[in-house]
Amino acid sequence: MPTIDDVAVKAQVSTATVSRALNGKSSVDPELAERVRRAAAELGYQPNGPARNLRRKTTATLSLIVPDVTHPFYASISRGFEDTARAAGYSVVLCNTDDDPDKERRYLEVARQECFAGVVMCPAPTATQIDDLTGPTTPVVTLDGACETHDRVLVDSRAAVERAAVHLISQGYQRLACVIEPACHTDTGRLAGFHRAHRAAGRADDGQVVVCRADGGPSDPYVMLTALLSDPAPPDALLVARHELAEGALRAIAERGLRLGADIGVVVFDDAPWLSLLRPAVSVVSRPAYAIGTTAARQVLARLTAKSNGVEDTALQADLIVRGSSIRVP
Amino acid sequence: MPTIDDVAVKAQVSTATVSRALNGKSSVDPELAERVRRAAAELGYQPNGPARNLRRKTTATLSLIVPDVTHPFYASISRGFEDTARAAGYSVVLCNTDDDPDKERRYLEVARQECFAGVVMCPAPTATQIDDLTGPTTPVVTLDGACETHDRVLVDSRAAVERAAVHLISQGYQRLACVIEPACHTDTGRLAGFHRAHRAAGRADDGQVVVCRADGGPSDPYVMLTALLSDPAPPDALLVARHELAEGALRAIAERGLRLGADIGVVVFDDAPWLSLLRPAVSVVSRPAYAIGTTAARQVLARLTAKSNGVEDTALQADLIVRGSSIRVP
DNA sequence: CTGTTAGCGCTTTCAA
DNA sequence: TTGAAAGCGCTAACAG
Repeated sequence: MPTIDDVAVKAQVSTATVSRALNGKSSVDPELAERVRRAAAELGYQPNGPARNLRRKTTATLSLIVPDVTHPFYASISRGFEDTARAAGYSVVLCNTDDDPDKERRYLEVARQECFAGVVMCPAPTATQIDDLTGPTTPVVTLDGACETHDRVLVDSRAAVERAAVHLISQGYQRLACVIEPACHTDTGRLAGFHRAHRAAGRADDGQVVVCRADGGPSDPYVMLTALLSDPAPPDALLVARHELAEGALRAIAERGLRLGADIGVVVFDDAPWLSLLRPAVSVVSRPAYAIGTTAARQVLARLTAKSNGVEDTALQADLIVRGSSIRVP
Repeated sequence: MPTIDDVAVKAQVSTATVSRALNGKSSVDPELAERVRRAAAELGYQPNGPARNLRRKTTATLSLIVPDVTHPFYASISRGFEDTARAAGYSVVLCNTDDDPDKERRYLEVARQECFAGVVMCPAPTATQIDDLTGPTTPVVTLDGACETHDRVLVDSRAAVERAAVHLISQGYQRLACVIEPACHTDTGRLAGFHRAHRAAGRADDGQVVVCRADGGPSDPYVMLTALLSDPAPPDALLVARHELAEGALRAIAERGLRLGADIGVVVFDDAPWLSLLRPAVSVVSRPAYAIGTTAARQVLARLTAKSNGVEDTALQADLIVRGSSIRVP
């Protein structure tokens, strides 16, 4: 492995000049620069990352902390994030928390120890003292989080839920149920949209609220939905406002032999290719996952150069995509 | 940020002792060790990663290079990989290549510059000179690759395809088609299993082979499958031996109004929760994606400690899961 | 078992 | 514009 010294000797300049020429920071005599580049190429010189990182006190690495990359929503976010981070010359370290505050803490600790340039995270429901773990220097942006102290990228899912509920009501469905996880603060926002739609329609604000937990525990979504649908007066429309619950809900509906649209109106979070393979196809609230990733990446990167003051939020819109499952055919 | 020197001063020992006590490498007097730990805790000392990495000439980072993490198959692999890497104290850098040899090259270059401890990759179809980019010291394990020069983790999908074809034949389907991407070497193995099943059944070895490209280009799977199904003598069973093609194939079938199982027998790669939501549910060849990830991680990690000689392969089995789509009901 | 010391390879003042 | 030189913080010989 040739070092910068080898290059310096070969190009007959000082190491400082090599560094400058190769990084293009300060101006270097074109002729010298060329000599340096040639020497580097001939030696097959590659800068040593750790040495550079030590000296610069930072790295070209970003940490992306999500609950679980096997969820398509987070997979798309990571993809968007990696694409734009990489385009800017940054590597991304992937971290799956399973919403476990301990794992989250450890990931943040690693980010600090390794001097990562920034971190983007979906905070676990339990609040963590982020700054204690990263230092106030490291930019942190949160995704869909309750965090008041850091930049956020968020989706206006409240508005999207409202539109979905309005749509369901306009289709003539009578008893809507909203399936969420109330411990999660974003879900309370969605619930607000749900209620607002009822009020706007002049309906009693009594839309049923189904509380599910997504951990497969005692209140497994499939089990709870099955129970709900067995009710003497079951809902005739479901707004599944949580992507983790969509599949279990559809499974419960399928196993009871209910026909989407005709027997029960359904809208779920989020879109996926297979949802349009079901017959009828499933209506969705689609959040722009990839764009969330790219936006978050741009936001941390921006903090790296321009230290603006105050917290900055970016809100993205979700789309309501109406397909057969929420069209009421007699 | 306190450094190791601060700790040394506070604990009234040398920096070497601090390093030893905190890393547990060499034995240290228990009393001193305790003093060091306390001093470190009181100061909130965190070791500086880049400095350590520079000194050790390696990092606790692994690179995972896959085509696209938004494919559930690769998402599960990454998850398994991250889980076991993290448990061993390693971070993982995620890299999406889109099977682009250039991106692959760049990722390998970063791995070398940053002194990553190892890399696990799904090599792009085009062969890359891996060692030139990583140095012969860095362990590399390939996934599902043609690579003869490095450790491999692979799935015996040939056997699985054979079983699937046998199953389809035993159900009485007459004209099987195997949908693959022939430029990919693993697919030729699968094709061999397909042909073997025909021979074993005493059938003419003339199973149709459908050639698809997964890039959405002129031979988009959906388009090709639609064409195939419009044939005057179309196949009555499809073995979609490539996960990227499964959704397009099912879409083509659905849009032609064919009934799974009854009109056309179908088995696809790989399993996903939604495949059992379709009616009838879809039969699959299921590869153990998560286990592939964990196995690959263990393999690189093993290379890090014990430099065995020669290339080592680990083969995992795929399961045939029969559901309604390959049951021939009249 | 402990301390002293020499760097790892790079960037960046500081002078020239 | 260039070079000399001082470290970044840590680990690993090497001596004691």
